[in-house]
Amino acid sequence: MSGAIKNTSDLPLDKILCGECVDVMRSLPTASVDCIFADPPYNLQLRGELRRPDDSVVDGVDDDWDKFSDLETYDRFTREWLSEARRLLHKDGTIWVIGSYHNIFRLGAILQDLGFWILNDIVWRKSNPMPNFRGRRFTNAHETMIWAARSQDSKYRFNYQAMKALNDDVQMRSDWYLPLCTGNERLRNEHGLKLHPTQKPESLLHRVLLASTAENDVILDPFTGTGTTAAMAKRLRRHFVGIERHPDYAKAAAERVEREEALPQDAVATTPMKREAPRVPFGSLVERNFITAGTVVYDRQRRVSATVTPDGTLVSGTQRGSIHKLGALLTNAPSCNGWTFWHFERDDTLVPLDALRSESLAADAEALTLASAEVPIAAQ
Amino acid sequence: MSGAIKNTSDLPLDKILCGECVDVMRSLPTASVDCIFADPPYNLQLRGELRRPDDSVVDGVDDDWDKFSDLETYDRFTREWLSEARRLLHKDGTIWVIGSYHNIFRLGAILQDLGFWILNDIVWRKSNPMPNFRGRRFTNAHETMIWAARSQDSKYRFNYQAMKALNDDVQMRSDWYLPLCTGNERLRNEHGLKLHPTQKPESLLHRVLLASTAENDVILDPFTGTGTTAAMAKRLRRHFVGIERHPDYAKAAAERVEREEALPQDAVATTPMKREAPRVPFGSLVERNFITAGTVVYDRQRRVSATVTPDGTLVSGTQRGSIHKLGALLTNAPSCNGWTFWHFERDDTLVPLDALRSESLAADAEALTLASAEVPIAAQ
DNA sequence: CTTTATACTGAATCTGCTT
DNA sequence: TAAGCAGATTCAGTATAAA
Repeated sequence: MSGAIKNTSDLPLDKILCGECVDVMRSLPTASVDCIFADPPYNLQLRGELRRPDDSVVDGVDDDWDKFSDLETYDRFTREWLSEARRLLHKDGTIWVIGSYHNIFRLGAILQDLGFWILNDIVWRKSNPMPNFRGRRFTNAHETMIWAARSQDSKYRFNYQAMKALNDDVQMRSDWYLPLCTGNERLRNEHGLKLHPTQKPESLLHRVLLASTAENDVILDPFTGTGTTAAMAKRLRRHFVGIERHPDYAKAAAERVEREEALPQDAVATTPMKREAPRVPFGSLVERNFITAGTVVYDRQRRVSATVTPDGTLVSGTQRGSIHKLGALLTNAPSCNGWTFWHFERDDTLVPLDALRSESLAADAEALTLASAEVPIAAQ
Repeated sequence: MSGAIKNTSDLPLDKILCGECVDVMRSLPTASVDCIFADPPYNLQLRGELRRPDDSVVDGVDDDWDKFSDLETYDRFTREWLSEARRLLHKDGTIWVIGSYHNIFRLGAILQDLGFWILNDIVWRKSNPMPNFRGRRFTNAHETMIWAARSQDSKYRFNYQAMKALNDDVQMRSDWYLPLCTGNERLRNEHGLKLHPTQKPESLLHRVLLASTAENDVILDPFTGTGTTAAMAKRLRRHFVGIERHPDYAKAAAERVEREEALPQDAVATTPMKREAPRVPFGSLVERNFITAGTVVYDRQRRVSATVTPDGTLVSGTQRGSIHKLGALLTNAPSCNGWTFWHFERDDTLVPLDALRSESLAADAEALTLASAEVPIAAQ
């Protein structure tokens, strides 16, 4: 990510490291990763059997004190790995954690306690959840992800345009409807049984990575499991660091990543963010004669007008300023995007200045293409 | 509720009590209510004013009651009222709390700490949420409710059949799709402005009470506001105890309850809900790998072509857009149905994208069938 | 009366670079 | 570090006005 100080050089990139999550994290350099996706143990309390984060079974003592102590154990474990996670994230990095009602409230509260800044909670609505077969509750048809920046002032990445494009050109909402991981996507053992109980669907990670990372970014997954995060990172031409304590899972994940193919570079490009497009000063359009000095420009309703001057400012009566400033001034607004506010006449219709900007960028791209087509000859 | 010892005789039934929530709760008898619905302050921590792209100002929640100096203060407040809530619930009672990502993790963790037993987290998906105006996050399109029993061994009430009937005879899921409270339902002051910034929709409380209470049950609402809980309790022939700190709100809520009519006793509310028709964004087919990024697509006559990108847009030369937009662009048409316009190669023939849409819907239906068929095995 | 255009609104932690 | 300023940014709905 631009500007931020990163420490990737010492990272073991694109590997699944086998070991205890916190131990391995302690061995990695500070401020070295762009994004973290974590699918920690859920502390599920099913069939009377209580499991600690280390998978050991808690004695079935059914009193309040024991439940309390178990929550404490889970909290301590959570605070440990989340503290390390925060150290590994660089200042503009973000983290995703996923959980169910069993553990997500512990995760969220501790994230906040540690200084993470929650950006969204995302609901993964399952298209094919397991029904509630005792009929004693609502069908538990979703899981929750928390997306948080390292701190309140992080300049985090959010690929807004890509998410909007992914959702038929309306803003992507906080509720995502995706199927469970089933069929061929599900890793199975030699008996055809699922290898891992909670393998996440590739579609989920695809969207997570597309939303919050850039090409070549480094994503850490402290609970790699079957390696969905790593595989999607490779597919989308990102880098990953995976940690998995169970050797069988670590092996399966590594083999899966091996099988995964990276998409061709030109296929991972998504709709660019406008902010990242090259900045075009309006004055340069006048210089390059995309619009002539003296042209009269109007707002869409032709309520106000102004004249273009050779240095790219607009003049209206005694008032003068940039396209943005004069627009704000004439409408008594605190601010104004002059590119979309001002229009000029072309073929009897009003065209926004923004069209000229697009045309100039297209012309530049065209020129670039022509130039690079010539490169092989020139370079040889 | 059957069997449980209740103490309703000393309760001030069907009244809105004006006073501080915890103070009033302390004056009520132990184990006296069947159900609690609580909509506490969210502690939103809004900073500056927010403007829409048209420069209008968003009327946010800037009331003093939503301001807490820090998380610790909010936690202390939460622990206080939840402790009283637990005392007031009889042993088989349940509680609902609603919140957003700002406070729901604090609420959930403290509920668990106090010994409540979480039954479900319910996602209220808003059909018409406020968009994200700066394009810096996902549209915050939901709020979360936690439904919890007083303790793990509570014999709580869940009206399974009523919920199933309400949902076209399939189990009610944990994600509910309901509109905001607007129009005539919204209480307004003499200037026509909203009386309360966070009035909840009646449909939400209707479902909550129908799911978890019986006729003549007593429901406590410690943060009554405009009295949606009380009004729905009266409509559904339940009893309520409301607590509200602000005299204006307490008065408005009491008047609202007065206007509300109880349904006739034999009117069993099982209004069938329409199920949502699944909309398939093209991007989701890329995510789910029904079609791969990098695939080249053509019109039927192969006159134009484009490449699929990971966010579901198509790229052709320097032009990029949704399947619909790019189809229109390349054919100079005002609009275009990209689903039928674009084709990809499969077995040497051109297949329209629409086929993939059908296939994804069929796959979802298939997975649904398999999932429910597998349940007995998974349950073992 | 019908249709179309315009205005308004909702629990929101809502910018980022340069000087 | 604070100020200045370029410029990016909205969906579903209801209510009212205009045609």
